[in-house]
Amino acid sequence: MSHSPLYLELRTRLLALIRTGELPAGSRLPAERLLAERFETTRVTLRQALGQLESEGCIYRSNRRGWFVSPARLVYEPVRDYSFTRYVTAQGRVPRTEVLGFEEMQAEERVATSLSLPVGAPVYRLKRRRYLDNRLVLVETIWLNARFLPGLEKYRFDQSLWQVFGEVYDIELVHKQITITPTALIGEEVAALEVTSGCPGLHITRISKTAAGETIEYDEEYWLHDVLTIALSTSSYG
Amino acid sequence: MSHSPLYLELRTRLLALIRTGELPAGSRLPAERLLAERFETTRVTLRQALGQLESEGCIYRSNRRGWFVSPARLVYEPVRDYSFTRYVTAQGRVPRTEVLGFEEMQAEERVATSLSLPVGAPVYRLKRRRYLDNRLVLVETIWLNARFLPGLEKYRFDQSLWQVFGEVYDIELVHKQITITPTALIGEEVAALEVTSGCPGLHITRISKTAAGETIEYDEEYWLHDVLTIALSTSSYG
DNA sequence: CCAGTTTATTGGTATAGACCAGAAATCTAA
DNA sequence: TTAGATTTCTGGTCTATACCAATAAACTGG
Repeated sequence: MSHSPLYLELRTRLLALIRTGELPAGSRLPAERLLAERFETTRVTLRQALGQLESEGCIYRSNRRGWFVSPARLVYEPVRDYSFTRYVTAQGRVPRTEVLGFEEMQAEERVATSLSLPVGAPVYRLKRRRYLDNRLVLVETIWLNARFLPGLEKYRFDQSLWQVFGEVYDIELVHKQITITPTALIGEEVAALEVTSGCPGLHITRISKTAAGETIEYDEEYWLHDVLTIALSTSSYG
Repeated sequence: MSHSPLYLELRTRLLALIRTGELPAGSRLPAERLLAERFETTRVTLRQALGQLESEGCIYRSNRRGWFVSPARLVYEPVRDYSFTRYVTAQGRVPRTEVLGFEEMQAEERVATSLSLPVGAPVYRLKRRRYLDNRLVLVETIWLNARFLPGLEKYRFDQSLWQVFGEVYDIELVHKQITITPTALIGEEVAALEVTSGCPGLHITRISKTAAGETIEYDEEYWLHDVLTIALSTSSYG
């Protein structure tokens, strides 16, 4: 029986502090140097334990401000949920949306393919960041087929897009193709989410179509990995 | 403009070796000490770069044997796919299943709840490991409502369970409730998957029912995170 | 030729210390 | 009182080194 490595012991002791409520959800952990001293180890080893808990989704870091205890995960049902604001509110949490940019442009290849358009076709691009209980958890880029949404720039984008589709354009999106890939956040997304490079994340893409099969929306989302649990409930008859 | 940290530069250089085909999918990376020397840095910093690529799912490690380039991700469609063997084969990959144990037992609380049974009801428990192109990628525990599957112990478990359900018991599972949670692998799962603790993973649970609403199966799967992309294609009218 | 033992190699864990850069708190002068 | 400068605190990055444990390769005796 080989004994457990020190950093896993530290992980267990830290987790105990969280489970007992000594460090409640959302609270800040003591400084790394303090913890290292208290546990009689070095910062390097302590950080290994912290990284472990981060990977598990128990704690997260806010850029140079410290480590925090992760709150309960949000349940996301991609098949059913279409409004971030709505399903966040329904779970007793507080959503917030920040618009980073909106512009009309020409579809590049990847976007064109996803929207079933020729390269260079007119599309809108909307970039947003979303907060959960004031924590930045998601950055998304949405490309829209401009042909179906004339004058879209007149509307507000800090609320549900799908609501605008329905109320203004009488468009209902009933078909979705979704992919979910666990990965690490790098580059642009790191900057937008204000996290450290390599932070574990989820890459979710969504293509949405009308009942007639017209592709309206292509969405790319990058989530912090500890925020979500994905739930699906399906029936298949074949 | 602040310059990029060294470990991210190393990450980029390593990634270049992979992208150019100098290190093809499945191949082993040079030893850490060699790479550290070649890049004129220390093992500590080099390992930071390797950890980065591991989080992204570009490379993986095999216990004390070295680092390897991750092959392309497997596409898993939980709504449609029911046989690991089948969807792996369909994607031109080679599946393998290893049975770790099968026994009849009494349902503990979590299992009982999931199977809509009283605590202590008779259930079967099946533990399996699954390989993708000879790489161990998944460990699963399946609990089954014994009442619907008398004499199940007589059958082979290294193939599709659902096939047995259909052919022997005339049971077709059409309703599924699935949850997907990105996390890190620890404890039991680490041992079963022969990885290092804290290795990023996916926790997938599935509850399957017949058309009549009888809950037959409760499944808990732990996947290595770099193996999968999850795909969903849904239509909702309402 | 083979099975068992030894050795070398590899990643895994851990220490000790240094400096940097961003964020927050404090201080200071208008 | 407040806007701006300064200091302090925090995590982020990096070096250099050491030893451990599992694996794989080499060796050795039957």
